[in-house]
This record gives sequence, structure tokens and C-alpha cells, in this order.
Amino acid sequence: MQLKNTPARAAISNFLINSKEPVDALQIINFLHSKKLNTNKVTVYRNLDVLYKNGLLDRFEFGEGKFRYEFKKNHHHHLVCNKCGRVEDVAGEYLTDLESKIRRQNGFLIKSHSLEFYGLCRRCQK
Amino acid sequence: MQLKNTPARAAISNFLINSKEPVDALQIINFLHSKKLNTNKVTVYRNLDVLYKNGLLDRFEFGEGKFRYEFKKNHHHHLVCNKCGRVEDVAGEYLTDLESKIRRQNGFLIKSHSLEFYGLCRRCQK
DNA sequence: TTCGCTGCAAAATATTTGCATTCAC
DNA sequence: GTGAATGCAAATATTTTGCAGCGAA
Repeated sequence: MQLKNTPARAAISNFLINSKEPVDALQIINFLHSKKLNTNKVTVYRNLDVLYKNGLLDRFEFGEGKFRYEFKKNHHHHLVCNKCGRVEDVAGEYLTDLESKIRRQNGFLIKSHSLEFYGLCRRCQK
Repeated sequence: MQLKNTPARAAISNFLINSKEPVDALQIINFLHSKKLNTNKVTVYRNLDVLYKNGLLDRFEFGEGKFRYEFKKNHHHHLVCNKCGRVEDVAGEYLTDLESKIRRQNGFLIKSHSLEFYGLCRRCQK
């Protein structure tokens, strides 16, 4: 499928690119409204879907009952603060040893993994 | 809070204990209905909530947009098959080295982590 | 008897679908 | 012009809340 560059898509992509942490659909909708770009929420969901399916976005769940998206970047994991909700990145570890062990022991062919850490960020420990 | 042993709670707990993989609310509701125990879905959700908050259940998300629960057992991770949807366990690795590295480098205090692998189970590779 | 549990109705939240119209290329 | 994108309304899926009555301990 041939992706087109519409104002809504550009704004959504821009917001995602500039976000410091994975964002959910509502945050995008609120941002667009604050910019007087009154994009319909359906359009936001459809854009997230298309961008995700075309491999431009990564999608995560952090135990919140909703999805969060971020522009694809180097493999990394997330540190989710249980207190303030902030999400920080931590450089990706490929878990290669563990994955080959699983391949040997379970016969399972791993395509991807998802690793999140939960706890207290530096700021919230004080 | 003082937990009581009601028929609904017993049935839900039993189903969770006997399940080979984490289950969602709907699976529990369907099971109860199949047993002619027409427990209301609200009761199921409330039981999951109470059992989870009392530390009897673990709660996971596998990128499906809903929660799955399982009776608490030894620390382990999940192998989620992208084709048939089956979930298998893999013995827990504590990621201790990685966690202390994160503690040092990010100042983040880790309380828990969640690690899921996605790919193809042995059966679905054939 | 008390406090937790349940059912029912309704609401809240997150996401998806149908359809007609508009727009990017 | 064609296929993709959008808006609106409506629907679906998951989960939560209010309230009155019931039941386990």
C-alpha cells in the first residue's frame, strides 16, 4: 500500500518523533487539538495502525490497558516508573544467550521480545 | 480486607489454577457459563481485581489489548506464539546482572520486570 | 451482625467499522 | 482519475462504578 503524506499524518508523525516516551492515542488527540488541528480520533487510530503495520512505529503495553506507540528506533527496553508514570529507555540487550537457550530447550523460534522494568525512577525515590 | 470463600470465587480460582496458560476475563466467564454457574461478568472482574491486589494472581498483557491472569507461581517468562496464540512458560531468569547495571547507570530502582518472547511455537514451525 | 460479595444497569475507556466524501499523487 | 485518507456516527471490546440486596464468617 502506498502511503500518502497528509497534514494529519504529518502532524501525528511529528508528535511521535518529538515525544520523549511512548505515547497513547489520547495524548496524540490532545496534542492535535491544542494545535487547532481538529483531527478526528478515528483518523488518529487509523494512522497509528497504518504506520505500525508499515513498520514505522513500535507498539507497547505497560500494564495500563492501552497501547503506547513510539517511532521506531534502536532496540531498547523501557523503565516504567510506578509512581510518576514516566518511561525512560535503557539501551537494548539482545538476550541472545537466553534466546538460544530457549530455542534449544523449548524448540520455540523467537522473532521478538518485549522487556519492561517497573519500579521507581531516580526522581521518585527521593 | 478479609477475603471470603464464595462459590463464584472458588470456581474462578479453580479455573485459574487448572489453566495451562494465562487466561482473560472472557475465558473465565465462558467457562463459568459452560458449568451453568451463571456468574455475572462484573463479579469476575471484581474477583480478578481482589485476587490480583491480594497477590494471589499475576497479570500480563501480550499485545492483545486486554489482561490475562494466572495463579502466582515461580518466576517465569512467557513464549507467545504469533500463529496459534498459545502461551508457554520458560523458567525464570532473574536478569540480575542487567538490573544492577540499570541501577548503576540510570539510578532506577527496579521492583519487577516483564519479559515476553514472541515467535513460533514448535508446532507452528512445521 | 457485619462486612464483603453479588447482580443489574449504566458508564467509562479504548478501539474498530461502515459509508460517503475529500484529497494526495 | 484512482486509491488512500478523512469525518461522522455507530458499534464493539474491555473494564469500572453505583447501588441495593444477599451471604459467609
